[in-house]
Amino acid sequence: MDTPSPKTRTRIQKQKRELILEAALEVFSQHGFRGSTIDQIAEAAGMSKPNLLYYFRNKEDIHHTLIQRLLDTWLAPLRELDAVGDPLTELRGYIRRKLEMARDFPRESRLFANEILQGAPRAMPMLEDELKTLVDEKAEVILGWMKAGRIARTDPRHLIFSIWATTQHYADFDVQVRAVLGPGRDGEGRFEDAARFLEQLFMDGLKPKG
Amino acid sequence: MDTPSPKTRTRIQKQKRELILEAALEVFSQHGFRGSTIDQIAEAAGMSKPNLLYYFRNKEDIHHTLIQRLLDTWLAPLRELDAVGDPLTELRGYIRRKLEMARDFPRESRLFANEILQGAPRAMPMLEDELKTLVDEKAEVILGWMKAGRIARTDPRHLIFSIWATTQHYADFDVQVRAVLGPGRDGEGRFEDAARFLEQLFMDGLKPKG
DNA sequence: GCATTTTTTGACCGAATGGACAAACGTTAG
DNA sequence: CTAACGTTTGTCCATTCGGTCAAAAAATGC
Repeated sequence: MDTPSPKTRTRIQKQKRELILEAALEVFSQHGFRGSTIDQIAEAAGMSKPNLLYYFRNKEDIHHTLIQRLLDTWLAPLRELDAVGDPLTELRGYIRRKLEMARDFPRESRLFANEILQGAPRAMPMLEDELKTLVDEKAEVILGWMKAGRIARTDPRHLIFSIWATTQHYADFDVQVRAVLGPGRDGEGRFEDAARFLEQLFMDGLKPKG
Repeated sequence: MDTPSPKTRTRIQKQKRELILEAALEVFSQHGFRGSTIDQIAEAAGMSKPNLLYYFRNKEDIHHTLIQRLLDTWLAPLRELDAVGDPLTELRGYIRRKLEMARDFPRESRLFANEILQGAPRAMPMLEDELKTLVDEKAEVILGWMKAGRIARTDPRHLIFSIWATTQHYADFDVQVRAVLGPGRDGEGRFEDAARFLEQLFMDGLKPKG
């Protein structure tokens, strides 16, 4: 039989697909698309390669499904940015949520980073649709705050970039961060240091207090 | 004959090795280590695979040579950070130099990003030696400025991370940046926007002016 | 219990890939 | 011219990898 279409999927099929996606996330995020093999994913999922290929048409299908699923999770923190709330509180909250995601979902972060680094061969349409739309919308919100004089006037889109960059850095460049900071103060301690630093950076910058 | 050792290398050998490294930078930065083939590199260098393997022992040898060479270039902007200069001017200068590197050497940036993302399997020793040493030294300089009350008190190492993250983002996540910003205002214009934004962020943060 | 459908597996295939090698080619010094 | 050395290439090989297939095994419906 062919790979079951979404409509006809039984509970067992859904479970197995989840199992495979979880294994694939582990493998893809560590080795990238080209560096990962179906065998590796199958082994991580505790099944044979042909069995895995019974649930997904091919390697690309797995990757595509993963990326598509994760985009929603990934953009959730930005979606929560509320035009009605207090601007500085909203932005602080956004930064913290993004940093929490880098801490709690580093594999997802690396999966995306890998995909973008390679020129987003498989994710480009999503970037141009969902991502761009959301950023446009939220940039407008931020611009409104700026025009109202409630936060400093600057480029809203570059502000969003800088929040992405600084927070995801702790997931994507984890080994470098660890190499530089050394063994002490890992995990939760590092997270709190980063959170404190980023809050200060985005709120007040580096100029000394008058 | 064996691959010539560094001592016995003729000018022609040096030239060919440079040619290969340039081609390898192009290929590795686009597809990562595992995603690149010796044939691709050989073709980009305008020679046959066996000929390329006459100048480098194997694929790993090329990659390792590349990374080792590039680390110096990559760290140069931080090396220039001068303890004697004016703190805010020095940091502004560092940010601008890093941003210029992201603009002028995006392939180098992506090569490193790829390596770190995969857990730095080939670069780890360099991170723990040269990189850590330099960061430790410069963190001490920055800490001195903070203690003297010349810039705001915060974590110097996380400050360095945030400068790396925000500047390299424009090289590593270029396609995403482009997808979000759309076609208008590319190249030099984008660079100036980013430079202006980052200067403001790092100097003053987001709080509105009194 | 039996027939039908779904799931799993072992064996297999073709293409791609990293690398080896010996033979051919080019260059240069005597 | 020729011997020696450096360079280049065609050919070949073993392995890996993505993917197929038919048949076995397990589950499901009657």
